[in-house]
Amino acid sequence: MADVETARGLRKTLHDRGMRMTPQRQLVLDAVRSLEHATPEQICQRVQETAPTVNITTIYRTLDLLDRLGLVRHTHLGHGAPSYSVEDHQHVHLVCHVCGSIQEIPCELLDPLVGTLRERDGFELDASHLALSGTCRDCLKQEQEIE
Amino acid sequence: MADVETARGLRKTLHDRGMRMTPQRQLVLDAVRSLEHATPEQICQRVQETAPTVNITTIYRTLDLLDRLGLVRHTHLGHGAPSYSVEDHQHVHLVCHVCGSIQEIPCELLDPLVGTLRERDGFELDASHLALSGTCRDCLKQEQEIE
DNA sequence: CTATTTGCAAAGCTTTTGCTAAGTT
DNA sequence: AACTTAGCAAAAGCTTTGCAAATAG
Repeated sequence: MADVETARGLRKTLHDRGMRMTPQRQLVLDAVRSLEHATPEQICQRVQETAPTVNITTIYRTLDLLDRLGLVRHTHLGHGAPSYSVEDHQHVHLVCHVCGSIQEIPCELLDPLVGTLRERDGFELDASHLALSGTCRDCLKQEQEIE
Repeated sequence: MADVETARGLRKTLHDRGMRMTPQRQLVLDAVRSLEHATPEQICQRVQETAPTVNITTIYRTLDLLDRLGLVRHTHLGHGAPSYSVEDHQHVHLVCHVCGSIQEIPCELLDPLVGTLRERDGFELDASHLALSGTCRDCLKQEQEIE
């Protein structure tokens, strides 16, 4: 895995691919790092606090780039805009498909699964940004009452 | 869990909530059942083969309803429109966040996790429509080559 | 000088909302 | 009559595209 954690590492990684490190890219990355689970819209607002002329198009392009480099991840929590966060923000989301509520659990709970997929499929599961869908405790209870 | 598998069961479930079974709802459900992993757009096209005047608004409203009843599930495979399928279409998707490729694995692999979440959080994980994000074998190999 | 990146405006696609008409109980 | 549902049109929300100007190597 290319070193991409440090500013210098990122610069080199980009350079190896014929790309450049720019102020905009640094600002977007900083914003994602500090916000945790932010939509492109929210990230744009944060970046514009420092550099008001940065366009949301650049936010989208940069998020896509950083995602492909593995520096950030996006998750679809329910419908609507996806939510971006940095790679090391460690937890898993339980999304209730009935009420839309979201709770977080430690991602260590997925360690067994990560191992299984690595051996079976050569697939490196990113357990740090998962949205798992199901029914939450409250909605299960309500279903029983209607029945 | 309310019986919702049969046409009669669905009718009753709806009735208990002050709702009705309609031809449109039946058609949408049939379409989702036969298509497997279809977008609202595709479902609409299928429904319109039988009933050309059904509006896509109705598709959206019905999918949302069926989702809340637990009859269908939606998954976000990458960006763009979500993909709907019936509850019993059993497999899990591994989505590569680098190249976007998708592979399927049997959902039994998640049984241990389902048990853990049920005990720990009272959360009933729906393991039949999951999209797990990570890096696929090919993209892992390519990363190593660039390095 | 060449290639990459940005900002801007416009277009594109998906989804939701407001409202009226139609259908059920 | 009261209430749910459907269709339609318009609006809203999110994302991408095309292109010229700016910037970096």
